[in-house]
Amino acid sequence: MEDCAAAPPKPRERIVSTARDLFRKHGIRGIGVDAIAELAGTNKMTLYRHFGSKDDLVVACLREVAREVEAMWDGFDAAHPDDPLAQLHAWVRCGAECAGGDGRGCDMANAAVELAESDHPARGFIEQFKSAQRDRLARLCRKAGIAKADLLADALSLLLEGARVSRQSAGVEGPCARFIAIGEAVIAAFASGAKGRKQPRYRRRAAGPAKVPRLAARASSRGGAALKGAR
Amino acid sequence: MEDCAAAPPKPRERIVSTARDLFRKHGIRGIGVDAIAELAGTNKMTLYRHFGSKDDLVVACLREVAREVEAMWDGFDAAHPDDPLAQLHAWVRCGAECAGGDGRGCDMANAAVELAESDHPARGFIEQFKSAQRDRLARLCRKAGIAKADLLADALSLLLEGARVSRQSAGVEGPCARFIAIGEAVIAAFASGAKGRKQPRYRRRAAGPAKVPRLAARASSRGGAALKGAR
DNA sequence: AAAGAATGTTACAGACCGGTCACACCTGGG
DNA sequence: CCCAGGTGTGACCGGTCTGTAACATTCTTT
Repeated sequence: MEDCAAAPPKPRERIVSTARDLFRKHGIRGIGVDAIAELAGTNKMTLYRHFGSKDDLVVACLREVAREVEAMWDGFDAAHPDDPLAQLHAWVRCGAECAGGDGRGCDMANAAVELAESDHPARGFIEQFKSAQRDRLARLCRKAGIAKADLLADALSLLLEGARVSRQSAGVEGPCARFIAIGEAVIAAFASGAKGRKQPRYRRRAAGPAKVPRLAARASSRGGAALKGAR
Repeated sequence: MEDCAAAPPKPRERIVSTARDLFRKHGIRGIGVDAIAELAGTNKMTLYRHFGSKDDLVVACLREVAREVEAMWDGFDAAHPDDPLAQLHAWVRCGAECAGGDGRGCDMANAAVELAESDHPARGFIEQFKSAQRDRLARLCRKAGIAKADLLADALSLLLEGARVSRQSAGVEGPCARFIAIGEAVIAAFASGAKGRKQPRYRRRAAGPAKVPRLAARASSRGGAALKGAR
């Protein structure tokens, strides 16, 4: 009924696929296993034969989300090999899509918010996933030659997480609408303080500690227009 | 039992106070009205006499949250009259406290995430509140003489929202731990592009469009050490 | 003290939830 | 053919949830 042309014969995949969709639409606590099983074209019993509990199903869904995100990272690397800054900008664009999209933000973060009980089996997995995301982003920043790579990675992490939840709390026209402009401006601000790419133009006040990077001026790929073009 | 020395005689206030606490701890869908009434030292019946439904209670709680946040803004204004930049830094510090704290982030955003149904009565109120927050922040940035005030307001909004949800998804040691450093660095990056406060030092390249602000260099109050001290 | 409003108490309705049981069905491989 | 494992079906259990009804009690106000 809901999917013509014969669903793939494996019920397990249909269940997690449907569950991901419904969890996303209605929230984990907002949908029952019965509805999930029915919309997956199967029934509650087989669901419980594959997943011992609803919580197990939840972590199975999150595990698949993590797999997809990992594939997305690999896509960045494949699309811009040996160009970490381009990968960073691709990350920003991808984050903007994620912050827009259906407007339900990040499944991981949503689950963390919804499953407030600190002993929920999903919480550990979420925390570890988010930590890995941050590390991967920091590694990319470091490869891009950015001085304060860890700080930039944290900043971008917060911006993306914020954009995805702000999409839900403040709406599409809220601050999340300017995510790309903001992200690229921040990248440019940090990038201009890196080990001098291209010519350094001039050296004011004979260096000194020179801890404070200048903003923008020119980043390698399209980051230069960050603050100028926005708004 | 739970609160010795005579609770204030009004049950209504006790109910919303208890409800706010329990909603925060367990999530809106994670706690029942019966438990709320009992912990408020009253019973479900009087709860339903004051609030026609659980949803009504939810928006009443959020309304009180909004009142408190409004008072916090007034506090910034009272503590630093006619010093918008200092108010901005106070906002950052306050945001860091909020992102830390009990680790449950923003009640409004949590409610928006949890109440996925788009027709929930709380959603409109949340969106309007978040919009007002953004506007107030933008007004402050504008008063501080920042050029791209709206963009900075959006950036800070995303950072705070992100810090509060990242606290829940990535943990205390995650990116939210560097919220102050990041926020002040971003403020400094935007502030240095403002209408020259103090002496402009020197004028490079005879102005021009001068659309790209320099980072930090010196912001009025303690913003200068933003990127230097971090990490 | 009396009237009236607010509150407490108990029980209940109706719905939904997660999870299980027993049993029938199908399908594919020896 | 038959057997085994995965699947479908419907009923069911115990629990919790929101929300209500009826009645008793306390507090406030006049």
